[in-house]
Amino acid sequence: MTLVHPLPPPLVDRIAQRFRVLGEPMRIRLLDLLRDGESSVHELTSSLDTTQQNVSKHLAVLHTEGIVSRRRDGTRVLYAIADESVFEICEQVCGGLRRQTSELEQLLAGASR
Amino acid sequence: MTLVHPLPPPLVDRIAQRFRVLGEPMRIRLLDLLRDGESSVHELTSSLDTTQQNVSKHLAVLHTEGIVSRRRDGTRVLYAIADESVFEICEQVCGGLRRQTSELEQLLAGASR
DNA sequence: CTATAAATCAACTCTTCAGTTGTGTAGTTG
DNA sequence: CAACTACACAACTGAAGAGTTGATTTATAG
Repeated sequence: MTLVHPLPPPLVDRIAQRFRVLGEPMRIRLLDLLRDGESSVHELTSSLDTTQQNVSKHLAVLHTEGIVSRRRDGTRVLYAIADESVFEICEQVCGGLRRQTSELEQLLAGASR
Repeated sequence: MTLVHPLPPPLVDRIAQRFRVLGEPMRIRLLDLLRDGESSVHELTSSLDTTQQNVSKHLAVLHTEGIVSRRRDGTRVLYAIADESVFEICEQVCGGLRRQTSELEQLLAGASR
């Protein structure tokens, strides 16, 4: 626990902003796809049942937040993970979710005994 | 990296939902205040320049998500952190932000050389 | 019982933002 | 040059949700 306390207001806003950027299923899916390495908008679009414009817009949000990098390659634009820590963060979240689920299961098991 | 890949759609939604809940400055402030131990809606409100109804609503969101616990004490309702992992997650986020900031500083230093 | 305090509920406003559609731009190919 | 591909921009629509206001519930105190 090395976080300052209380959190200074600007930091609160920055933290919330990052969470908000990660709080969209489509963006989580994009990041998950980018775990396999850099990819073009076209490629990502074809994996995601949505329009190219939508993917482009979400990638722009992730890029503005500094989570992904972009680079041109001919007519294509390749995006890649710029901040690997997002995956550790996702794992932390999953850990919390797992813990909740197992607690719920234990309660259900106890209730049906 | 123990996350399954690709992430199953329901998990994607759950992860995004948790991020969305954490993506509000007011809720981050509430969690930050609750680091000092359980507290009542009234107490939290008096620290936060907003209405008691607003605090109550945000706490309800956090409670539904399983991040805080609630318990009655007379006329008051005391809330407390139920999932300590949120702080580790916030720290991970802060780590990423720090890294970005320092990279930016290095770029600026190089540019003014 | 009444009065008071603490918290929640309900309805509303206003903002934000995901998704769509149409258009523009950059780079490549013939 | 024209034609084509890949991507981004801009304007719009609809939904979600943060904050407010007023009423209602729950518990204690007199």
